[in-house]
Amino acid sequence: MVAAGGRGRRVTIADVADHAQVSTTSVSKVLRNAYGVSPAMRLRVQAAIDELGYRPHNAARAMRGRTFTIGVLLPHISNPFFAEILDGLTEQLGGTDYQAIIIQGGLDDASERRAVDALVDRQVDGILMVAPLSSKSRLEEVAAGTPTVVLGPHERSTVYDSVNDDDEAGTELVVEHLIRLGHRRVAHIAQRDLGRGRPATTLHVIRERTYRRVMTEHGLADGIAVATTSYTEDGGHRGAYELLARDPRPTAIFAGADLAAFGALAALHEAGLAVPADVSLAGYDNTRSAGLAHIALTTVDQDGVMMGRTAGRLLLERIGGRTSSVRFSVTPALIVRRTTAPPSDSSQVT
Amino acid sequence: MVAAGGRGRRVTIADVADHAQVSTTSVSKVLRNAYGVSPAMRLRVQAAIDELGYRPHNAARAMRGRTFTIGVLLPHISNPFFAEILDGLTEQLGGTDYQAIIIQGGLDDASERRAVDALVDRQVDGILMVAPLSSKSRLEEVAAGTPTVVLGPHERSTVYDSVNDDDEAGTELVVEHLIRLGHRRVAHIAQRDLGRGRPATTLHVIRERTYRRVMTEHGLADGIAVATTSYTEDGGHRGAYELLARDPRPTAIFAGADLAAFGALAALHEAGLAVPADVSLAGYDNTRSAGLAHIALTTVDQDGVMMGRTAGRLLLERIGGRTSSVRFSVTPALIVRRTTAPPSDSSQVT
DNA sequence: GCAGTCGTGGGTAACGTTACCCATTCCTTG
DNA sequence: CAAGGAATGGGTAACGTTACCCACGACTGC
Repeated sequence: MVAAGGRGRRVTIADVADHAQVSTTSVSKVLRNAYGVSPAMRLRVQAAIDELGYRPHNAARAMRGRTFTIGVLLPHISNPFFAEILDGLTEQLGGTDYQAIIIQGGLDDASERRAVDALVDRQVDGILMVAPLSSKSRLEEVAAGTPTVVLGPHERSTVYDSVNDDDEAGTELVVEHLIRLGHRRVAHIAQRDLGRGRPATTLHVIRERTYRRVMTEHGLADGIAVATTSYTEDGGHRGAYELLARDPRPTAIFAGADLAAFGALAALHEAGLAVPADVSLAGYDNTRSAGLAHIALTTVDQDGVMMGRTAGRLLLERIGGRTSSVRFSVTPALIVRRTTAPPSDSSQVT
Repeated sequence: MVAAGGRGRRVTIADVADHAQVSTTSVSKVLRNAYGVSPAMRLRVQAAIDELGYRPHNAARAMRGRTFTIGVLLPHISNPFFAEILDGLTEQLGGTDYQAIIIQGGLDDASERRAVDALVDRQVDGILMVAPLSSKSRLEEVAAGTPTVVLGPHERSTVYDSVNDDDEAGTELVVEHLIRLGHRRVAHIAQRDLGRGRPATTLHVIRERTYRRVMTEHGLADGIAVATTSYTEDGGHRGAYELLARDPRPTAIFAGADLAAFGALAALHEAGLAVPADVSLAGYDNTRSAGLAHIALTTVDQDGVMMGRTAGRLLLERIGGRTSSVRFSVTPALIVRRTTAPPSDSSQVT
């Protein structure tokens, strides 16, 4: 096998055809294993391919059809939960000819739009949009042109598939856990809604709404306190400060994401408050860090690997021709660790 | 502006030419702002482009030359330090027509090779390889075909540019800090060398070597203890357990990366040891989490944003035609927080 | 034994863009 | 005033692959 050096002209399908003494059409057929090629032909062409070290030219393929590329839109790569999703996706794509490429969507609508356009321009065969900010109509516009799976938002659409965690169930689990421990003032750190035209379908909106509902259902409407920042370390930090300044101070905080919980943990520490003795804290996502002994965060597990795997499968199915729309939901589980406990007497100033 | 719907034929340069009553050549010239187009022509074509909502077809461009795509190879997206590098790169690329796409290289040589091949197959205009596992000859092979910047390894090459932290200086800072505090048994958590044919140039090898050198220079060769796992939370966790089992037990641990330090922190906590009272702990990278109050990790800052920005600039220069090779090195700084302190008497069993 | 069918291989026109030319007009300069 | 050059616009042949045809031989079934 000849190494495909950088300088020389690249090996094309025509070179392979010459070398194998067949037509380019036949080589192409072997490549896509299309109908109408004998085993002998297949072997012959395969040998020529190996000998010449031929690699298909992606751009040329793209002009005619497939690129064998899956585009993944991520708001930002720093969220460790996304890494799990990606691991699942990669696992599912292994063994196929498809390759995942990642693009960062950023923090606002406009830059997300640019990122998705970049994916579309590059003719990816499928798009996985993770926790997108875009409006439903925008998502459907994208999905009309490219097979699309949306991970996160709870909207059901007829043109794309959805994968999500049952955020309502997860939020119920964690809020009820805190209430059952005896907390009556359970605060919440939410994320500001940056998307446009998305009334109540993003996961952070659902988490906040469910939090309010559960509190109300338990007769604790008075204990509701929400700091709206963002699902980041910094957001959690600011949110906790905001909540601690309230009077009376909450005895428990439910952060909408682990990352925010970490920031809140830092803020509580700075404020000289012990967790869980003074304030209980819970997150959402069960990221790897949450399980570490020195953090031991109570949180909600939502199996990101499984979500990524499923998203990959659905995408391949759609590329394969499925047009019906699928919705897949993961059932979350509460993971109780050491950041939640019954409220102490001192904090129980009712 | 007409939305470029998914189903209909896409708007091509020919449509624009028709609409503006000019030739496709002229449209192409405007697009690439090439020489030989009058201001009037430019305006006229620009108007047609806007009116039709034309977007260049990337694959078609790729067949003739540029793709305006920068490929970024990341071992794994979960490392928060990579996020900083990417932020720097994105910042540098903003305003240009270039788009960064990310691809995960994974944990071994073979899968990294596959990822880079995928980038090359997709005709990216430039490649940024972050902390690659590949051998130098492999890197040069890639660089021969595509403008390349390598971030991490300290190898100097004539065919690609290098960006790195001065890992020797950084390691000296942190190890000497621990020694100055009075520690004599300073252990180290290193990363297993997975690459092939890379004698002593990956950053983890340099950190370990420098650690050994500094210890020896201070007459503390007997205090050297290295656990070779990986720069991950899990690796740090396992590494710390391994080190704590030694007799005599180290009084300080220098983890080669913050992520590993977090894992070590958990292990120390599980073992019932206080930080820094029983054991001091230091990391490397100054990731965002390291600064949070409840962690307050002593670590080495290496300005990932600046590294990413520089890598982007060098890549653009190379794409622009520079052939000389550049090496850029960031000077690290020690950030002392609350995980390091003089050894306590109880642990000072010499 | 003949029409119809199946299996196999190849010819060729796109796909959308750009780089290399050439043609025309107008302006400069000796 | 003629010759040369600058400025501007356009024609056209690639780039590498695939999808749609068609051609040819061999086999089937009546």
